[in-house]
Amino acid sequence: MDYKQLIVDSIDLAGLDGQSVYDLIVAPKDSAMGDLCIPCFKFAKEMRKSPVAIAEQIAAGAKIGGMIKEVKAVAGFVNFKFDNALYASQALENVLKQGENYGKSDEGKGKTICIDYSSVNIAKPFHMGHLLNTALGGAIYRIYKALGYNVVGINHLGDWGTQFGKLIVAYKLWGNKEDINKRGVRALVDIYVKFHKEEEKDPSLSDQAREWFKAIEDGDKEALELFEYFKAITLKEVDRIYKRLNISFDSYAGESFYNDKMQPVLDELKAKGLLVESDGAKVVKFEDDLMPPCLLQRSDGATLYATRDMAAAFYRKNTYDFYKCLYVVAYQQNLHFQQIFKVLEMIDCDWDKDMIHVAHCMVSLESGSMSTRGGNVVFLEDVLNTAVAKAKAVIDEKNPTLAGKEEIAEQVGIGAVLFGVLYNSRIKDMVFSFDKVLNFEGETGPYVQYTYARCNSLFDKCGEMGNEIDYNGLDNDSCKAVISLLDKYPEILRESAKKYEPSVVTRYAVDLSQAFNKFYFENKINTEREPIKNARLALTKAVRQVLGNALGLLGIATPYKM
RNA sequence: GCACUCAUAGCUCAAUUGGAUAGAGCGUUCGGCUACGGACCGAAAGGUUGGGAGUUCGAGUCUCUUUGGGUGCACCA
Repeated sequence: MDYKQLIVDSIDLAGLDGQSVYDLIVAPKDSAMGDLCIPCFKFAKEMRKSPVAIAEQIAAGAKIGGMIKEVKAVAGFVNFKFDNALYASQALENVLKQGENYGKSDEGKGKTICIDYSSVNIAKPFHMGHLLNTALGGAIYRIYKALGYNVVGINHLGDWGTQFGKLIVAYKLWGNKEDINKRGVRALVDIYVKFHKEEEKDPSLSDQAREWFKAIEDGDKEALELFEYFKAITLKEVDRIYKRLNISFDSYAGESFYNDKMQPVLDELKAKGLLVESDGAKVVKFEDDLMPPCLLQRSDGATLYATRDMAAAFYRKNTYDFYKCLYVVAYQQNLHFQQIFKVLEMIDCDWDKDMIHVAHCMVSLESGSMSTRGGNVVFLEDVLNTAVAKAKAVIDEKNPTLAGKEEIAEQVGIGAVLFGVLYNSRIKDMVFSFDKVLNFEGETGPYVQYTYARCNSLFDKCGEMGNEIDYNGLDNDSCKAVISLLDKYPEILRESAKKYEPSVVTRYAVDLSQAFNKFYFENKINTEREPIKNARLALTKAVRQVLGNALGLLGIATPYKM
């Protein structure tokens, strides 16, 4: 239902353009003022009148009736109040009719979005920083899918580079296969950290590492076997985590995948005269030295990170013909992506504007920034397990007879962690602490899950809702707050997608939960008056539906009870 | 040094993209289950939106400036 259009149709435009009025209509800051309003300030010049006078004129000429129950001019705003019962009936029936499709649309039909996210590094720990990245990417993936886009999730594996030479040297010196099979990446990290310590004392280790990496490049059998072994160990562990986080990918084409796809890019840059020599290396320079040059080939002929990303960009364009290509990567890489995108612009491809770096913050520890080399990391699995254990303890305390405790603890614990990293806007730096992750009260995942379970519990008590519904049973402020939030959900999804900000959905889930819990305390739902009870159950059902839809987009489970 | 970015209540963060009295949670103090789940709800206290100037009907939001933090700046990824 397009209520903005309804308002435009109900007023005397007095020469104003209908569309521009339409675009201005928003919900007032304070819902007590009304359901929608027109701020009249922008018309002041055109109409040569004060906003206050314009608002009064519009309000005086507005037709009242049907949905529009009251129109009032206040300080340059025209506030419209809806008929609560009618609004409730329309909004709730809309949610219930569409069910799990409520909020979805087909606006992305025929368009493909590539999302590069998670992009794990082989033989490195999966820590809180990766979790943020992975959760963001996964949520954006689902949000775009809900809007009808064809989405391609790409895990651009960090499976190439000199660090694998280092790892082989470390493995041959101190590696213990039994230990690695048992402890996985942790064991690899241990010897990797040790390598960097020993390297300071014995610089010849660096040369050995370079040689071993060269051996990988040259296809040496032993080197490749070890490299594949490290990769298998890492992927096995990471897959286990992805399963728990409800994450999947359509492509695992990582850095090594582009080994044979870089030369054509270099050739094209050369042909266009963009690739120039500088100190023996090949670079692309930017006009007016806007940025440092983009280094694409080392003086020894080897390719670099940027070369791979250029090759990947072309490959993705050719393979998927994307509408947009998103890179969910921390803001550390700002310069890198600015350079890549600028080079694409200089090369005259007409899709450089479709490349978007969805930059997010860094996650640090109270003991400083995370570093694999320095050994200052918290493994994500430890965080997840701790959160699940806490959830289990809370259930044992509050709901000891609950069936299926283990599974529910998993859902609640992981939900808390995911919700926590998706709650703030992605650009704000985060300091990880167990205290924050283990908080299950207030603006948290468990709070929203609890609200969801509370809805279920109401149906257990009241039975299913009947057919006779009196929407006048929803005619008070707390009901209205819930209904206007429910009505807003599709717009929330669009906003979240447009901003590449899952936190818009996360915060909405909290807002809706708060509004519902207030409603719950102020209205008796299980009343003897059936039509009133049915109206309140309809609202409960709609809230449960929308909370479930929203949490689903975030990758968070909705246990029936908890 | 240059570029990017952040700064809002004691703490963690919002603010419909320039709109009405800047809002939540945590923490603190007080109150609430014979009404359906207290992982909840209500109330109170808490603000010169880092400082200064400007743009205009109107600025937390835009511009300039200044301070403080983070990140990046050529053969790592």
